[in-house]
Amino acid sequence: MESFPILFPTDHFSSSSSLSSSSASFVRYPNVIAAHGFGSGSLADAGAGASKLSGSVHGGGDQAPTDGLTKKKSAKEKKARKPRFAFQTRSQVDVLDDGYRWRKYGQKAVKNSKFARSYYRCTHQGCNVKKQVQRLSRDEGMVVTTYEGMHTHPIQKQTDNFEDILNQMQIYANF
DNA sequence: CGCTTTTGACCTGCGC
DNA sequence: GCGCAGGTCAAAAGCG
Repeated sequence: MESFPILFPTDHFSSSSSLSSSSASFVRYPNVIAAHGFGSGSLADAGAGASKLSGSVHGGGDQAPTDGLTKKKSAKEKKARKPRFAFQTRSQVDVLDDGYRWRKYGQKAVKNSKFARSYYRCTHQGCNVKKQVQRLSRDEGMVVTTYEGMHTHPIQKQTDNFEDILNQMQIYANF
């Protein structure tokens, strides 16, 4: 709760349509086309083709030992609704280097898109920030990055100016 | 040698 | 109650 990597006031929530033609709230950053900030958790829809988004935050890592596997993990994640932020950027690369260290832990094909969504996780110990990157099907040049959680450690890498952008975002997120 | 990526399997939640 | 979609983990391979 000390350092907010990214946060910005929700401009206007648009449904999963006409996202690419929305007016950019951040004129300072031509790269950022649109951004959606939702901290309540109940808000669904990440913006991209997926019109349905399960808001449940289940641990997931609990494999049911049906055949005698002694892998029990009764860790029922408390319903701590983590803040999530999704913003669209125009980039040729899926992964935007924001200065943090990410490790890809999964990849799933999106039904509405012929591209796959990549799931990344912050490798920092104790930092359970997750990030998912999805590419719009209609605009392959558009990348939707959704952040979940907030970093509790400083940036490990100094990027050209992305750090500055993030820093600015923190200022905007001061609420 | 260590870390990251990759792919398949599996679980959970929701809809019908 | 079953099926679908989404999300996560685990093991192995590749690369620096």
